[in-house]
This record gives sequence, structure tokens and C-alpha cells, in this order.
Amino acid sequence: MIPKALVAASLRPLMLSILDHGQSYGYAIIQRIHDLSDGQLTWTDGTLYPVLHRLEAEGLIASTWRTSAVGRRRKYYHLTPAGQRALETEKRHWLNVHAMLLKLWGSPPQWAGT
Amino acid sequence: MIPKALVAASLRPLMLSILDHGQSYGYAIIQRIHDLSDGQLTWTDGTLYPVLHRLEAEGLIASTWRTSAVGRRRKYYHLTPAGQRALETEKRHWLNVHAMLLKLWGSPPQWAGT
DNA sequence: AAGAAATACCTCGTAGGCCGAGGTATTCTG
DNA sequence: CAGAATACCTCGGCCTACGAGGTATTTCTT
Repeated sequence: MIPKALVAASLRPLMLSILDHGQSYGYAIIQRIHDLSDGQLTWTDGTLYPVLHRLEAEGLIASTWRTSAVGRRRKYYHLTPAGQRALETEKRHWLNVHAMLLKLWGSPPQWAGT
Repeated sequence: MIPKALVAASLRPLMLSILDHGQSYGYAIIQRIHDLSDGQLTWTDGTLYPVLHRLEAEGLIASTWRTSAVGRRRKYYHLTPAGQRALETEKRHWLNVHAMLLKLWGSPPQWAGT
């Protein structure tokens, strides 16, 4: 199971990145995450909806209710321009930290006698 | 400034990775993080010490007080075998999530009319 | 056609953890 | 000797993931 803190840190970047590929709605996003991670990462709706609402309140995403002729009503979310910019920032931050880890993992640790 | 959640998520992997390169102590670790990130990431000691204590309580690191002939007393931490294994696990989790992001960032988003 | 299951949305409370603020002691500097 | 820097520690407030609990509609099963 992926640690809580890492789940928390990846929530926003993953969400924004998914919506960057086109609008989607709650349940479908949960599915997408599950697939992308090969079942390693599972979001519950108790996690998802508060995040969607928070991102919407921040103006990074926007929503429209849609009811297809057949099927059930869904709330579709899509990125706003501010959301696009936020995604770029999130990317930068993530890659920053990733670079730090790579530096540490790249050169082998010091052992006694070396 | 790197978002709080991302700082939180990278705390343990960074800490374990740093100590994997050899023993160190609080203030030096803070310096190391600052350098590694080119000043992007700064830990405060109010963040650092609780983490060190928690990791020690979990048996992932161990400490020894040391007072050099000249200079001040420092508490040196080093990885335990369990810490080594924990580092590998943290690495796996991180790379898992990183792979998800790369998948989303790799293929370009869908635009209208395509 | 009724009951169960799945889809789709929402909210609240708990619990866990970062980190600013505040504290002590020692060593170095001007 | 005063002030800064080094080096450690703790407490409390604030934020947030997510389990549990809730509503409504559609689809599947018998």
C-alpha cells in the first residue's frame, strides 16, 4: 500500500494531469487512477470529491452537470486556464524533488573500507 | 515554494536516502537537503527532529551521541538493516507514482478537433 | 416485477503529521 | 562579554485523507 503522505502529494498533480487529457467525472477518474497504477493506487470517493471541490473552489477546474439521453447524471470536470498553469507548477515541483532523489540514488552509498 | 504535501511525502525517502550514504546529524541533514535542492527545499528543525525520533522509534535508524575533542555534542544517526529495507520500499512506492505521472505527461493531451 | 447490485454523487469526524514558535545549552566571533 | 551561530528538543494549531454513513438513479438477476 502506497503511504498516505505520497498519496496526498500526488493527488493534485494526478488529478490535474488526468483532466488535462480531457474532461471526466468522479467515478471515471477513480477507475483511471486504478488502471494507471496497475492496481497499486486506489482512491476512494471520500478522498476524491473533497479534492474536486477544493480544486473547483480554487478555480483550477470547472464543472458541468450532464445527463445523457440514456444513462445517469454525471458531473464533468475540466481544466481552466489557471488549472493549466497550476499543472505546470506542480510538474516543476515534482520533478525538483524527483531530481533530488535521483541524485541520492544515482551515486552508490559509501561503504566501510572504500 | 514546494507544496506542503510534497514535502511531507519526500521526507522519509529523502531522510533514509541521505543516511544511506553514511551517518549524519540534524543540522547537517538540513544543510544537505538545502544543497541537494539548490535552495528549493528547506527543512526546519521543528520538522526534522520529530521525523528522526519517529524513524528511530520504528527501528529504521539508530543514534549515538558523539562529542569530538573540540566542537559540540551531536547526535549521529545511521540506517539499520530494517531501514535499508524500508528505503527500498519507499523507492518502489515513489517510482510507482512517478511512473503514473510520466504516463500522463508522456502522451500529449487530447485537443478539440483531433 | 421486485430485490440486489452497481453507478454516481455528497458530507462528517477522526486521526495523523508538518512546522512555527518557544525553549535550553554550548561554542565561536568581534 | 555580548551576540550570533550551532545543536538539540517540544508543544499546539491547522490541514487533510478517508472510513463510515447517506441519497438517488439505473442496471442486472431471478
